[in-house]
Amino acid sequence: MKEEITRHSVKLFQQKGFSETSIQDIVDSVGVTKGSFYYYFKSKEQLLMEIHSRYIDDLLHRQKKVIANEENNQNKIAKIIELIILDIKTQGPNGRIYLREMRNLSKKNADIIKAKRSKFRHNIEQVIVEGIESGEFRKELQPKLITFAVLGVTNWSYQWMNPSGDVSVEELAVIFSDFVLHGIQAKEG
Amino acid sequence: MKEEITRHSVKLFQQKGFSETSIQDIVDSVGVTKGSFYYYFKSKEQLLMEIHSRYIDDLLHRQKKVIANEENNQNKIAKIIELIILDIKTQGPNGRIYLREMRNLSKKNADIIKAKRSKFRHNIEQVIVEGIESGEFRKELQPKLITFAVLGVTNWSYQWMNPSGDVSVEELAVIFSDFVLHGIQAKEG
Amino acid sequence: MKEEITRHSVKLFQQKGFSETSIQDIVDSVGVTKGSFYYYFKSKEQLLMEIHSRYIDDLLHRQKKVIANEENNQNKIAKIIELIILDIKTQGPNGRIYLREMRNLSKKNADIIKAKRSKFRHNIEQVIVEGIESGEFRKELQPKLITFAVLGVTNWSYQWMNPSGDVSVEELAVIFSDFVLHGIQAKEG
Amino acid sequence: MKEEITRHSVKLFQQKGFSETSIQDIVDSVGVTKGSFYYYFKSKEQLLMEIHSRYIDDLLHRQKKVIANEENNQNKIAKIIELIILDIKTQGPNGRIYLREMRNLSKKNADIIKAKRSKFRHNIEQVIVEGIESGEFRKELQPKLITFAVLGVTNWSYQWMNPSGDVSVEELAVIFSDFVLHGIQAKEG
DNA sequence: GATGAATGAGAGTTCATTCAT
DNA sequence: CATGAATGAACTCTCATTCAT
Repeated sequence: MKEEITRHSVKLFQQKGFSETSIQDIVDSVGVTKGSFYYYFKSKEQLLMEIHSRYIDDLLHRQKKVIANEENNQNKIAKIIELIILDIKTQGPNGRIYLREMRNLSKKNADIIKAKRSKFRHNIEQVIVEGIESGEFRKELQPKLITFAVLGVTNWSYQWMNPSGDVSVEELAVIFSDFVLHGIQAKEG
Repeated sequence: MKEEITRHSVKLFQQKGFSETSIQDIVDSVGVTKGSFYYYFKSKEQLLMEIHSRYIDDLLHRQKKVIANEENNQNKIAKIIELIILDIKTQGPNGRIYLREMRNLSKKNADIIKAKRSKFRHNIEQVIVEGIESGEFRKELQPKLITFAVLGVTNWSYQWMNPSGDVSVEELAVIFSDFVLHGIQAKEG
Repeated sequence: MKEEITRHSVKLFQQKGFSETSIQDIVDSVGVTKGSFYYYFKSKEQLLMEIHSRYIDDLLHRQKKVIANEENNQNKIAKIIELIILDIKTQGPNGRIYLREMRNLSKKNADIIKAKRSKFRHNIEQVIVEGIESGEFRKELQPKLITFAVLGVTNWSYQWMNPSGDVSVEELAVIFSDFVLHGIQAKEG
Repeated sequence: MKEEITRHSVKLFQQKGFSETSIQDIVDSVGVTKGSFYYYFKSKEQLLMEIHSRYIDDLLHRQKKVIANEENNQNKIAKIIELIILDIKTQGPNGRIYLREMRNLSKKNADIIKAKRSKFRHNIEQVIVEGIESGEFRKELQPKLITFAVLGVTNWSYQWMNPSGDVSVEELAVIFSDFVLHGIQAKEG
């Protein structure tokens, strides 16, 4: 039931926004009563926090695996981009909430999520640092800013990308990896 | 007075979000009463619509000038990126509202804004198309998707960029132009 | 278990008030679940009724003994005052609920308790009547009103008296008996 | 209107209790809507606080005058008792709320009211101290405890006294003054 | 005996909006 | 132009109570 409520909430938050979705909307959608909602969740914010936590925890976990498994830094970057882009199809609504609705977390909860987001960002930054050291990427790059550029490319996709449109997530991942790698690779030969 | 109300609203919407900001918050901030607000604005949504309209109209106007004045497509791209990034300093709050708060427009108004946003996007796409034709940019690029990538890089900056931090908007514009152009330029020689 | 629930309830009702204490508060305090509560009590009101009933039944029982055992009416008054005041130490919370939370009984139950309270009051009144007849107390006293005065002195003590403060309940009982008896005794010879 | 709301609230709080009276009850009684209530009061607690404040401020003010105007301490005591008892007729509901509903004030507000209540009590205590010194009252009395006894007599009257019953407030004031003064006066001659 | 999930009514509060003055 | 009183709908959340297991 908790799962059920969460599922419907994610869908509604994504469509209408967190503040614009009422508890009534949620329970009507699930087909239960308000009392039930508050049996499972202490507050509306707690529900939002759970959505955020799950999402970023899962992302961090998979990012870790990718970084551990890929051999060179170019591939690591490509795989991280792929990770985020392929998720649009399976995790789209979750991702959109994750990217838009942090304002509605309490300071305490927001801090927890922010720390994890930073971790995710620093992991990418680290790959770029190592890619520069290994000669894969251009020496003059500023890893921190490039990381923000990469995240801009991937995260913004959650705003416009339609996985059932004429470009598939798989194709998009390749195209964006290509764009990013051209942007940062050192000249060959 | 209308200007005054708009100014305070922009600041508040950016800090707390549109739904989370009450008319009371706005009029308290300005130092007038609710009656006054409704003398100048038909509704809260109309205020939001005006903020959106102004912002995108101004952006389109300046984009047009840039495209007209720059000679080659590389410079056009660089100048458009600069346009968006430099704005973070002067138009940050407006920009953030523009990027986040479209959900709260009525369908009718949202459609108007969406059309203008598309125009802005198509103008960039057109530059890329022409850059490919002129040989400046790589033949295999998909202009539409590259446009989304570029907008991702610039728009996402409104989320994290602090114009009074250790990287200035001017530096960031150069760094991001460089990144994007490396990503799309045809191999020389 | 029923005893256990009642004990914890009395403590909570006294601290926060009947309406302000939820069934959840009670069962959390006891360490059981709501289902259990409703196994032992038909309703929250029934619990309150039992607390009231026990308290006044016990009081009436002990008042009866005191009146039967004491020889003169002065001693009867003194012993009744002692009875109520000493209880602050052992029955404080029960007493406070008894004095404050009658509003939350249904009419039917309230009537039952009111009848018993009246009985308690009339018993005191009767002692005063007999004391006047015997010449112990002043002729001009109005027994009914004096009874209310005595009850005011004793009952109000439940509001402010701290049995572990610098006056003990034993001392207070003596002081208040003295005050009351001076107030009603006939001038001696 | 604020006055109107307060008046109806006092009546309802007295009848049903603060927690048991809903904002809906209040506005239905006045004939306005909930919005109006919150136009005049920040919260339900603020309304309660205003009722408490007014009541104790008025009481303190009048107590001060009585103490200043009466010549001997016996009269001061008698007049203070009269003050409280006569109020049952005109201020009954206010008084009952004052005596019963302090639990529902926030700690901050409760502290303010408690301080004023203590002032009222200390003023009586002071009269007793001076009466002992002047020889009017018995030497062995403990002023603090006697004060509580006197307040018990008067305050408890708010619970049972019916000003339109067969004893008038004026008569009761005389009877209770007489009872109290007999209780504390030094033996004459 | 005891649990835990579920209910439904109602609580206090907020808020965009209206309108007579 | 501007105010301030008033509305009514909706909001988040609480709670006594029920009942299948």
